[in-house]
Amino acid sequence: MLSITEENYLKAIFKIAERDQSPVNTNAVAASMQTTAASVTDMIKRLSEKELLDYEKYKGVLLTEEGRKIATNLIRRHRLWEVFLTEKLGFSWDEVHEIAEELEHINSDKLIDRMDTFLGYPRFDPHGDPIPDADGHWTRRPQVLLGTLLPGQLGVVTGVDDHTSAFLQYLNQLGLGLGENIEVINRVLYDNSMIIKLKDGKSIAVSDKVVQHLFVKILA
Amino acid sequence: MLSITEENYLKAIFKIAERDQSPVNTNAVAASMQTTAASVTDMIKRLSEKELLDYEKYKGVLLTEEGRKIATNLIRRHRLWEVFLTEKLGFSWDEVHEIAEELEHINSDKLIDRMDTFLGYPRFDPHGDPIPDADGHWTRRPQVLLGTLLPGQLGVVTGVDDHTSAFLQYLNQLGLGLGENIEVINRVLYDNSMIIKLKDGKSIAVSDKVVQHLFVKILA
DNA sequence: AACAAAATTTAGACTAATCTAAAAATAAAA
DNA sequence: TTTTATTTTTAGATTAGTCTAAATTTTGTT
Repeated sequence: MLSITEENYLKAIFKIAERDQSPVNTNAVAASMQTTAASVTDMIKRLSEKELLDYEKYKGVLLTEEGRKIATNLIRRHRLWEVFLTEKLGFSWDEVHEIAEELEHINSDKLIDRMDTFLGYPRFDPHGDPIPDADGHWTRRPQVLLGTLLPGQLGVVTGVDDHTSAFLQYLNQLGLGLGENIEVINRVLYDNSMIIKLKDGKSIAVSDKVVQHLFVKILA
Repeated sequence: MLSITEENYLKAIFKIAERDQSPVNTNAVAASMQTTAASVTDMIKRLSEKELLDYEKYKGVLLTEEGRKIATNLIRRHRLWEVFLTEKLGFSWDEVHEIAEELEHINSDKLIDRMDTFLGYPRFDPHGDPIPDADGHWTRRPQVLLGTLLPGQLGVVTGVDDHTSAFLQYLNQLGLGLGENIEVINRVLYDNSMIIKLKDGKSIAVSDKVVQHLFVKILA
């Protein structure tokens, strides 16, 4: 049985390993967990002791098969809860992260598998992130950053690369939710922003920062 | 912000005060929390410090208004989650307690109020226990132990006084779920058991222990 | 290769929650 | 009303998770 803190470390290490290189270094974990390198070293030792991490002094850590399994399950729980909160309880995508962060630690596979069934086996969460199935398998789909599209190209919004509520709320304002169809009109050289047309026919300008954090699937 | 442990102490003290006398003594809390009297004294001091308990050395504890509010809210959360688990996820009444015991500590009033709405504002949980509303008000209803009924009387099962899964599973076997209509045929003097008729016409014998732990509403 | 900078680990201390064992206070009984 | 039994509290230790500061190792740069 793992503590909530131990679970959070595994999840953090999993996400860093996915994003950056592997092995994962101590400082990266410290930054992600908002704690000190000394605390991370302590915890890494404890988790290695439990054979959830492969650890060699000064060399960083790798998740073991078991560690990866636990981290994957945590992500599954987190994202299924997010679907529940939005689909069933009417929360918006910028409100669900914190609550799911608590709910993911409720320890019952039966609960989460029934939730999966109840929700109709969703393969993506409200931010477009994939939800691993009960066996830990991920659904992949093609998507690129909006910033890579050229004028004239059509796309549909499939995800975000920044999960802060500030960004999500801003997207709400712009009318850029998941599934929104867009067409790139042109790129403004001055500030690297982009002019895109939404399905309601309106054209809007989106900043460079936004186009670097919004995923779309290219339609044409 | 309270720890899960602190919340559990408040809930335990609330339940003991409701069941037994008040002020609540240290040993009663220790037994209910499955810990030692020494640990209870420590925690009582901490909770008094936070003005959630009124405490006088050697004299036991009372909940303050704020303490009672928190305990009531925890019970509300617990029971609403139990309704969710049975009604929406298909759990049976003997499986939900442990999971709800974890879920009740998820700290979001918005979550629980939306859950209340989603479930249609249920006033009783799957065991027949009342669910306080958002303002902390309880629904009362008349019910007595099955053991108090006399031959010929009709009743409907409304609750249990023993929440162990062993008891609940046994009731499942007997066909004695909430809402079940029964008629008392007679009382067996030999072992104090009771013969009752169910709505399917079958008569069954229920032990003294069962009739002392099952609540019914008298119909006639 | 030598030195400086960065990253990591160790050492030692702190808090929350727990425990056992002993002391103190209260309640019950002779 | 003493004595005994029970309940409660204190004292001191333990564990998980954290911290700061110092020591060590690795990496990067002349």
